[in-house]
This record gives sequence, structure tokens and C-alpha cells, in this order.
Amino acid sequence: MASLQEVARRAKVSIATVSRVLNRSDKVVPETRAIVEQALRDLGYRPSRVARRLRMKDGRAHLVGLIIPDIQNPFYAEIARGVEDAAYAAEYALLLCNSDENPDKESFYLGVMRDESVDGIILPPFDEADAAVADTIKTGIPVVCVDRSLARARTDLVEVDNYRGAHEAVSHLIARGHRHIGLIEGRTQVSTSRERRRGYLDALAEHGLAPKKEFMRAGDFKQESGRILANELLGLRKPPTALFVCNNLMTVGALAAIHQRGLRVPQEVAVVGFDDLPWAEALDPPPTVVRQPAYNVGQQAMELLLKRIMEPTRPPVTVRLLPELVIRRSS
Amino acid sequence: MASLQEVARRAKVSIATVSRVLNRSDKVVPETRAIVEQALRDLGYRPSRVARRLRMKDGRAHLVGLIIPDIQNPFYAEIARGVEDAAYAAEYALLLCNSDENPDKESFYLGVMRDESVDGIILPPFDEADAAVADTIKTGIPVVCVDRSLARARTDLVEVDNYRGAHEAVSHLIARGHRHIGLIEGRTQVSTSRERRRGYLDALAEHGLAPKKEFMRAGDFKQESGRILANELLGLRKPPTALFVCNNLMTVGALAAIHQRGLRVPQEVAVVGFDDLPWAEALDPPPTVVRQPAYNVGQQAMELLLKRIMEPTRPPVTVRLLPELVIRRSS
DNA sequence: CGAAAAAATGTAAACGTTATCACGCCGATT
DNA sequence: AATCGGCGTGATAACGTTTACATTTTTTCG
Repeated sequence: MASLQEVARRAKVSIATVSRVLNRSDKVVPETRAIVEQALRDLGYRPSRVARRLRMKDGRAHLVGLIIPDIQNPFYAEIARGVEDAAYAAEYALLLCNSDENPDKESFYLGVMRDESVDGIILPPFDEADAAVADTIKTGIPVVCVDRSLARARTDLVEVDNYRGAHEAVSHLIARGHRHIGLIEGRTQVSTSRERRRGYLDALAEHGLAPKKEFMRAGDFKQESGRILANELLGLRKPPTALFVCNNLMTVGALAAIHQRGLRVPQEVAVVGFDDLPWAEALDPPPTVVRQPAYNVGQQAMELLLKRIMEPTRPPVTVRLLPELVIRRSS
Repeated sequence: MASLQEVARRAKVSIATVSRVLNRSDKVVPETRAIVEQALRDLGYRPSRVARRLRMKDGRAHLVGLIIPDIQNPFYAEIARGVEDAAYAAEYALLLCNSDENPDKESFYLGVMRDESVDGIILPPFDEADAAVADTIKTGIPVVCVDRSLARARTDLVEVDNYRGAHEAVSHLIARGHRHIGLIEGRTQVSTSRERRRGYLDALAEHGLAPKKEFMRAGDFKQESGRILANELLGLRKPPTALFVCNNLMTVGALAAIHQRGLRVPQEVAVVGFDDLPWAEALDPPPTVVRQPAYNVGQQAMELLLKRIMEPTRPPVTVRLLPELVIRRSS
């Protein structure tokens, strides 16, 4: 509440001097410095981030934005934690928003972030052609993409090797003797979905298995669609003996569908999911999954963003992290 | 990026006029209004929230802070969603931070929020005596407490009837025939913990059961402590036949401990947890829990905060929501 | 000792808004 | 005809910082 003005008055110096002792920039003679510091303490002065941000050019707001589809999805919650911890370590605050995979919300929040003059933004773009994000990048705000990539713009990117994860998962099922493997994928506009599908197809092909159209279903990443699609697949005349489900929520939905049909896992139908689940060990059965290093994704994204803020012209880099197949009892 | 200045120049009017057409306050003659609006569009003008916030007195930043212990805890994630949705509906942005139940982090973020001149703050206080929160309230920033209450300060509060929830849970176990019921509670400085313990004790007393010290253990709300304490209880010479576990993470930990010991649920040991779990249905077994209306807590907190922002002198209110006993297969 | 150089401090502009006040113009009132 | 109100607008002072520049004080040294 106390402003520079008041501190200056109390210390009987000019506001410039106070500002100087605060920013330890120019030299201030020890005596005055002491006086000013005393006044600072007496008044419990705290600089206004708002005024500071208005005055200064880019990159020193110590505020970054994070837009994620849904904080209730543990995958994104884990990313968020990674970002947050790295931000806190660098004394940055975080403006966190849920886009709900809704372009309008994403747009709204991108606008807010521009208008708040954040130092940078971290997000998984809605899809490869995300126009709102492209526009934001044009304004010059540093953007780091996580999880999903953007087709046109060249930004820093932290992604996971989705192809490899899917390939390993499906190879694992094949190694377990499965020949009829169903695929439940997410929205196909999203780059990760397509990579996972490629991994699935290639793994099949490498083992001389022909993909079947009717075994491949696309959902929307949500639990309910996992349930519905698993039901469809298991309701076929010749159903698959194994399911590869392309994200965490849909995996839970698929398991629910399987339970509902009274099928035993993995004896009657095996399941491998993408994304680990926080309480996987307590699930029935604990599912085999492709675990993404989500915390690292967030952490590295924040570190990349900090680097870019410091050095805006640095050429964009892509960090590709490796997923890990965690074999539990559903396969 | 375009400022009022530039718009004014292009429309050949003063910045005051531009500001007027933006804030539709004073009258502007239709002709000039049209010209200005055209200029606004041409330049793609967006007002700077930062400048606006600096200039205006309290309550119009359209920015509120939310501090929660851990976004990875589904209970808080659900609260956060409730807050976020209500905020978005009112076109407020959210500054979200994790305190990790760490007073220093909480303090840091409270500071950030002061310095950002947020319109208000929503949080579960660290404990009843939370000094950092008390100080923040003194500065005049509207604060709404959720989940936990504050001893001294009189703030708006959205809480859940913890006593009742615990009472119902334990009564349910007693009705199922249990006479030896263990309690795994959280940090006892937190008001909710004590209320839940009261509910436990009263339910026992009402059925003529004497509480046993050795059946009551206090943890720190985290999964690991649930595991450890459940192990302690089940390792007693005469172990309890049922466990009442006072939050979600500790419930998962307790279930893990039980599995590890090879005990069958609910035949050998029954469990009732506090807080619902998002994938309860997929857990083994699906646990009986006291479900808190976390989404509503968040939503109502945000609405209360908005009211207070509009009317700062309104007397504080307490909203008490009812939990619901969801009986599944662990009891 | 005095002038120049160096160091410390002060002044004021700028950041992008909102809001108060003053100004000019026009029709209406005495 | 002089005055008054009202209305639309423009100038300008905040808000709380940082910083370029101006000014004052101190130090250096011939």
C-alpha cells in the first residue's frame, strides 16, 4: 500500500533513490541506503507489480500464463505442477486457465494474457492449426507448446515421443500373443493422436498384422467416449482380444465398460492405456500403461520459456521426452 | 499493442473520447462514436488490463487469486474447477497457486496477489491461526475461505458440514456391526480435522462405544501417511475391524496397505473414506466415501467473492454445504 | 586552492488507462 | 442582447514504477 512516494518522503530522499536501493542498480552511498532501507521496513513497502509491469518493457513481469484443457485431468495437473514448481523456483507467478478444449475459452484466456502483459505462455495448442495461438505468437509474446505441436509456427516445444510409446504398447500386446487389437484414439486433429495411431499401425505391420477399420475408433479424450467405444468394439461379432486406449480418461471408461460386460482382464480382454493414472495401483486391475513424464514436460517447458524470455531471438528448440511402458496386470 | 493514444490519433479525437466510447459512459455523438469505433477495429485495439488496474481503485481488475494446497489432489482440483467456471462466467481471470501446505509458499503467493492488486482471494487457510492470511485481510483485500475456517478474522466462508459427514460415516460402520473402528485423521491444527474427529467420537458415544486412544492416528493428509498409519492400526494385537480415513489421498494409502497385508475388504476390514475419488468405480473395491460437494464449494466461494467485491461492507456470511455418504463396496 | 572529473542524488518523462475539470458551442431564457 | 444551461469534447492529473538526464556534492590532483 505504501508507495515509493511515501517511502521517499519518510527517508527525505527522492523516489529515484529509493528505486535505486530497491533495484540495487546504481550506487547509493551506504548512509542513505541505510536510511532508505529503514523507511522501507517501517512502512512495510512492497513494490506494485502492476506499476512495474506498465513501465517496463517486455520480459520482467515475473508472470507467465498456462492454459490447459482441464485441470481435473491428472495428466495436465501433473504438467501444471511441473510448470508451477519451476516457476516458483524462479519467482514467477502463474496465471492458470482451463480451456476445456473449447477454442472460445482458449481465445478469451489468450486475450487476457496479452492484456495482462505476461512474459510468456505455455499451452498445448487446441489443434495443429490453432489460429488464436498463431495470432498470439505474432504479437511477439514468447509461447512454448507442450504435448501437442503447431503446424505453421516455429515455437519452442516440449513433447513426448508418442509414436514410440504407442509402438511399444502395441508390440507388447502382440508379444503377449494378441492378434486382434482394437484402437481407441482421441480427436484426430490433434497431432499426438495421429502419432499414436501411426505407432499402432506400424507395430501391427511389422508383425504382419493387417489393420482393420472396424477395430479403430476415434473419441474425444473423455471418459464417456472410452466407455462407449469400448462397448462398440466388444460388441462386434468378432471382437478384439486386446484394446489400446489412447489416453487416461478413456482408459478408465474402457475398463468400466469391460467390467460392466463382466469380462475378465486380462484373460478375456487385455488393455493398455496411454498416460499413467495416479492411483493405478489401486485400480482393478492395475492397468498397463504408457507413462508420460508429464511433470518433466511442465518443468522443461517453463525452463525453455525462461530462456526465451531472457533471449527472445534464440532459435526455437524441440525437446522430445521418452515415455515408458509400465507393465501391470491388465495385459 | 495499439494504445488509446494511437487510436485517438487515427480517429482525430482526444484519448478521452476514445476512452468514453469504450466505457460507454458519457455521451458521445453517434458520428464521432462511429469514427472511433472504426479506428478501434482498424487497429485491433485491446485495452491494457495493467494500465487499467493501476489507474482504477479497487475491485475492477477482473482478476482473483486462488491458493490451494495441491492441484493434484482431486478435491482441490474440483474446487478449482468450480471457482474457475464461476470466474469465467463473470469474465474474471484466475491467478492460481499451489501452497503445498507450506506457509512460506502461501506467504509468497499472498504477497504476489497483493502486489498484483487482485480483486480478491479464495483459499483454504493453512490453519486456524494463519497469520499470513490475517495480514492480507488487514490490507483490505476481500478474502473468502473455503473448506477450512479462520479463528480470528471474520470472512466469508464456504464450508462442508464435516461433523455430520464423519458422524454419518461412522454410524454407517456401526450399523454394519463394527465395534472397533480406527480413525486416521489429518493435521489436527486444521479445523476440518477436528470436526471430523468430533463426528467420529460422538457417533461412537451415541452407540455406547468407548473411544480408544490407540485406534486414533493423525497424519498429514498425504497418501504415504495413510499407508503408514493403516499399517500401524492393522498391526495392533487387537486391530480395528473398520477404518474411517479422513481424506482421499490417505484413503488410497490405507487401501494400499490393506492390499499389501492381503486382507479382504470389506470382510476382514471395512473402510470408509472422506472425499470422493474421481475413479472410485474403477478402484478395488470401490470405496464407500463421504462425498464433499467440492465443485459447489468453489462455485459458491467465487460467487460470494463477487458479491463482496461489489459490496465490500456486507457482513460476512458462512455457507455450509452438506456432504453425502456414498455407499459402495468397501463397507 | 581551484578546476575538472567522478560520484551521488534529484527531476521529470514515460508506460496506458480513467476521471475531473475546463472549454467552446448552441439554443433557450430573461 | 446578454446570460444561462446543457452537451460534446479536449487537456490534464493521477496511479506507482523505472530510467535518461540534469544537477548537486564529493573527490582528485595539478
